[in-house]
Amino acid sequence: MSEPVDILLRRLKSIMSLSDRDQEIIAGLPMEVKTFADGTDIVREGQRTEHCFTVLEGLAGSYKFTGDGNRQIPSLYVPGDVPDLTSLHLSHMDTGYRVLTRATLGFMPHRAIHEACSMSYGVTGVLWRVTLIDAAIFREWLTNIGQRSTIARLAHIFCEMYVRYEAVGLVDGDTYSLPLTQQELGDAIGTSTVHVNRVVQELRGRKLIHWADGRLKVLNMMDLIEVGDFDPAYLHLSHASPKAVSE
Amino acid sequence: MSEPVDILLRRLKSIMSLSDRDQEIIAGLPMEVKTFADGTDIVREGQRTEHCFTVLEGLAGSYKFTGDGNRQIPSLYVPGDVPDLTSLHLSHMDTGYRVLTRATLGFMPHRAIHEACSMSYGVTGVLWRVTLIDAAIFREWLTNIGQRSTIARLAHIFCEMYVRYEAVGLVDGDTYSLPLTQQELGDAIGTSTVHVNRVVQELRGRKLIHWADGRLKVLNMMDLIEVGDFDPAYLHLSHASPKAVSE
DNA sequence: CGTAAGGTTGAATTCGATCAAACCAGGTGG
DNA sequence: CCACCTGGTTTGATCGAATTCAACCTTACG
Repeated sequence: MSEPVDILLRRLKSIMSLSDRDQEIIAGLPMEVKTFADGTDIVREGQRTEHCFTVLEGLAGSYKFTGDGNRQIPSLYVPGDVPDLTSLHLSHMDTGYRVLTRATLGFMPHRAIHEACSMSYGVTGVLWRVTLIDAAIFREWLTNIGQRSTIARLAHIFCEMYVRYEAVGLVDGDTYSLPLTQQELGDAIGTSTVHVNRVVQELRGRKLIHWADGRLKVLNMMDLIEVGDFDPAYLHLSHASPKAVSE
Repeated sequence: MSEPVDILLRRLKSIMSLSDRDQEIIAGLPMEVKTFADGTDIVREGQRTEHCFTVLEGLAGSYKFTGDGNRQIPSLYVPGDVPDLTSLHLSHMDTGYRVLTRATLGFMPHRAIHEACSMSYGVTGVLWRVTLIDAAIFREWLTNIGQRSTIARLAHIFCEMYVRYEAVGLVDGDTYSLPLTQQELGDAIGTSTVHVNRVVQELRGRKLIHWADGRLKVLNMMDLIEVGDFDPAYLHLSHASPKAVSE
């Protein structure tokens, strides 16, 4: 019997062991489930909000625009993630959130989450930890964009998404869902669409990945990790992920 | 009568109003004060730690190395900041921390911080908020590095440091301490040292800044903000900072 | 003094952005 | 059923920005 909250619990358990009581508290959070069309804005920059949402199905992302209209996508969110947990303690959003596919989200009122936190320091801990892992991913992306070549950036992000999907059980035969346009991918790694296209072709040419119809298949994990200079430590999964980690 | 913990309190109050009781709890945290020579490593990547530290004097930074030896400095920390608060909930560090000048730091045991948090959800809230603001700064830097021109990146970081120093009362006559080498600055904004040098000269040539002897003076804040596409909202200061914000 | 660290400058080269256009598949409507 | 449109991908040519490499300068310091 699968409840919407299950995917969230699966994610939380992937980063920390939870007591039965804490799991019950979290499972008891009221959650309103809604489905959105591809490209719908969930929260806009500058907005205030009374809920946090978790991704149940599909892919979401945050975004920021610069003064001259460029867009950065600082992060992507897979099922089980809680993108705007930050709104729990920061009054206005410094970034917007939107779904990058048709997606189903679960909304939980701030009030209920605060109550759950004050009932258990363990619940506080795991949610805090979620936000800290988000920050760790930002640091890694900063390093990725700031220091690595474009091909390494791409390989790195493909590895990361693999491990994150795997942590919630959504990798099937080395394949996972990656329904991004090359434009969006470019906005995520700080390069132009045209250049993304060429470098993706390079990765395909080297037989490292197969990417079509919004699904990415890793053909050679060892080499992809090597090219992407990838080490999953920054994802802070409690049990290191099987495939990607074994060296 | 000035205690070491005062600067921390000043910082916390700049982002959230604190009840008297919460201030007392924080002021009561045991803090061991130590001074370090320029360039000392405080925590290394992969390490575990039993303390968090706050910067009392000087400048600290985090750093990550890529496989081929490039360094990224994902963040800088001014007095009042608590760089490794993340260690409270993540077992190993995914980044190193080092002081970039001679610096004085205050170390607080995790145990004591956890105790303070479980005594008051307000204390939990403000510390959590500190980590969320760190994350917000990462997002902004990501946007900065990913989307803005080099001159904008530099102007942006100069603005940010101004506002952050000002929030803890350390700006004096539009001047603040910025004892970075151009190399370090390059590692922070993802460009080469040589290019940093040329772009700094461009900013000097435009009479926007004066930077010498480790101190940066803003000569024309309006234009610097304009060039840097800077908006301090992401710093989430509770009372918007006077100078930088007035448009 | 001599050395080291940081800053500055020039020239050559490479990488990636930009511009422009073609291509391709799926969906729509006449 | 075909023509058209749209969103996304692919390709080529050109241009500019930033890296690299190397040298030189200044200052602080033992």
